[in-house]
Amino acid sequence: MVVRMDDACCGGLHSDAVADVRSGQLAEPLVLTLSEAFKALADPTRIRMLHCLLRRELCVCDLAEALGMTQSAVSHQLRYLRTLRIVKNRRDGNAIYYTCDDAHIAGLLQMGIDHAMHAGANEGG
Amino acid sequence: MVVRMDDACCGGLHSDAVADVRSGQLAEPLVLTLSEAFKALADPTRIRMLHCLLRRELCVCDLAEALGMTQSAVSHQLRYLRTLRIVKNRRDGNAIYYTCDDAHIAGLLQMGIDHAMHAGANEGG
DNA sequence: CCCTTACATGAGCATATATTCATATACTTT
DNA sequence: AAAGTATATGAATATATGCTCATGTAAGGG
Repeated sequence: MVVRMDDACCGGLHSDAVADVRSGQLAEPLVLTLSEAFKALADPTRIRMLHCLLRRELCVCDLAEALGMTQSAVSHQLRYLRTLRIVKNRRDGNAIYYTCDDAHIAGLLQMGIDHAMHAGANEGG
Repeated sequence: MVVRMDDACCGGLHSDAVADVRSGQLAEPLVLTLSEAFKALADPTRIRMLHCLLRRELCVCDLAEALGMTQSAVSHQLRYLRTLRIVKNRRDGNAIYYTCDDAHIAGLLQMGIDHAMHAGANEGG
């Protein structure tokens, strides 16, 4: 394999460091999958929605009311989460109930919450 | 406190569900902190950068070369991560070395990687 | 002091994102 | 079938984001 060091800065001094880091790189598809997952959690609205839907099943309008959002906004975000298979829905009459039983997302969110709660305390500066 | 149910849909049938979910809501500042943290991981470039900087210390140009990016793009993202105190830097001559020793970010990223590796296997649907 | 190297940063641009508004669809009731 | 309720969705809009290009700043060498 060819490792280009044409435009190497540092006079190419650290080519070993670059090679080392390069060998440990994450595969591109993995990186994309990862960023996609984190992106789902990278918005206040979606965090609130998921936190609710992890707690219990809710129909769209109840979710909208609980969050003080319009039905349309909630529905658009639900479509987003549905596309990523993060939430599921079931129909009952003309209401549609959503849930989130995605263990991965739940784990990441919970870990984030735990971290955020502790943060600020050990911000040594 | 007043719980509005003016524009309650479902004829206000699920007001208990709404109240329940409302009582368990995350505090706004926490939600914002959370989304900020996840946002840092919600971009392929930053994931790659952080993965490198968790592995070892790198100067800007080496990071740029390892990732096949311009120095400017890397520098902009480093500023972003620096502002969030996710990465640290130290100067040595006219090179500036960056590292990421943020345990929270490292934890989230690792958890995401683990999950992403297993995913696809149990995609029953 | 001038030049080079390494990094930072502001402006501009193209794209992505989150919401709103209007409207379409699916189901229920009469 | 017609009307009502709950949800979905397309278009439009405002803002955010990530990159490039040009330039500014800090440290080192002659």
